[in-house]
Amino acid sequence: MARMVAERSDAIAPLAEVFREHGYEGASLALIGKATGLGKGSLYHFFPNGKEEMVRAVLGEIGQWFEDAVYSPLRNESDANGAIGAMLDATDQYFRSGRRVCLVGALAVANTRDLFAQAIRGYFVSWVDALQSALIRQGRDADQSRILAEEAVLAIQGAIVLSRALDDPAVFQRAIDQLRGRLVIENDASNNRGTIDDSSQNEGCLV
Amino acid sequence: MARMVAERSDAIAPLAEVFREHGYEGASLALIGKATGLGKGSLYHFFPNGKEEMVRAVLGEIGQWFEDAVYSPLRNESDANGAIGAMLDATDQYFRSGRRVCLVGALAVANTRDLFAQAIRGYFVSWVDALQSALIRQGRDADQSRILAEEAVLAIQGAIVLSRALDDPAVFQRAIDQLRGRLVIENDASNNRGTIDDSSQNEGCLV
DNA sequence: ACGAGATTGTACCAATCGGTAAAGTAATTA
DNA sequence: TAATTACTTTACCGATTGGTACAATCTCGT
Repeated sequence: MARMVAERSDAIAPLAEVFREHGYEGASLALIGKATGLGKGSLYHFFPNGKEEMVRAVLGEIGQWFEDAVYSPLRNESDANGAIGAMLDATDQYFRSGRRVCLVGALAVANTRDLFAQAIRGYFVSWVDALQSALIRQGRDADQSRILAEEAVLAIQGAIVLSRALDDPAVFQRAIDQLRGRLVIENDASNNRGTIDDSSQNEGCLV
Repeated sequence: MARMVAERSDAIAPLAEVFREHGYEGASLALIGKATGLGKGSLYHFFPNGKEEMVRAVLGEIGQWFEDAVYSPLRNESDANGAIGAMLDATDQYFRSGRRVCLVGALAVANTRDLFAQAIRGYFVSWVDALQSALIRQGRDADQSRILAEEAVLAIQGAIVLSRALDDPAVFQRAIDQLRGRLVIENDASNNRGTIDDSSQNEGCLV
């Protein structure tokens, strides 16, 4: 029998996947055990508060990844235009062109929203705020930037829903392309793809 | 004790509500019984195939309502501009400015998608097709109309997600306003609100 | 008023749910 | 090496799950 010792952090990525695919209530401890390779004992050793604590851990990890890979560049990068392009690239990769569901969005729509309201709100507020900051640094009006940032974040969520409903990743990619046209300011010398973070060419974030 | 005889059609609206609020798996027979006021016996008398048949009945009713109230005017109304404005009004009312979840979208995101794939696909394909038809009749290019229709339907779904995530109906209403600006062609003599179907001023569709 | 069919309440089922308890095994530290 | 901690296995719990069976009740055409 393969008996190995695991640590908490190894469980986060499989947990994220199983919650994305089955939702909070749909992800039973049996499914969670299968996805993580951990028995109930180990699961409750790492997450004494059960499923709720597992989701909170996953949300924390997701928030951290977006903070580092998306929000922070949008807020701090000197090349705001490039940061926005990089955001769109990262979004397309992270959500696998709509094949991967947004856990935060899914939780917001389900009746579990109230349980994780703070984390859900924080995720989207940070995204809109960071994008608005970059749009303003592009030279746009503050109010217009707010509206545009909200529209963009909302369009990404809608693109996930519609591309899954139609089972067609092209829907998601068209939505990203449209956003690129509306958010990125044309520049003859650039192809409008992210030039900042080429290290994000890896196969995609696990969490 | 109040003992009354019900009929199948009376159960559809409460069923729609309970599935919207709890999802397919989250809506237990206990919750369904409470919402409809029907016992298991009655429920399985009207819907012999259980929850799956209940959801199919609800999806059928929803599809019919949208066909009559939204798609058909978009496709057939001579005043395409007015029909689009009416669509936005109906959308805001139907989804209660984002306070009400879209059951079809929620099913598309959950792992129940495959079970209802055909109905889900039909709902969104009809919507995009009908809206494209109206946009073309406004005098727009066919390809551009396709893209724009897709963007609009997708934005509505995203607006539901984001306004629920932020618990702020104003997000949904701003999204509808933005769509009005992009879809409705300005006309000095009109305020760009739907002028066709003023009978839809009722408190909102039940299903 | 009566019979037929439609509707309902109740008891019941195996399976699964989230979660607990505790004894056992591995890794770490002293 | 001994003791301590970290992790895992297994068995178990009451509650709830979706679904079935069936007898009792109601509605309605005659």
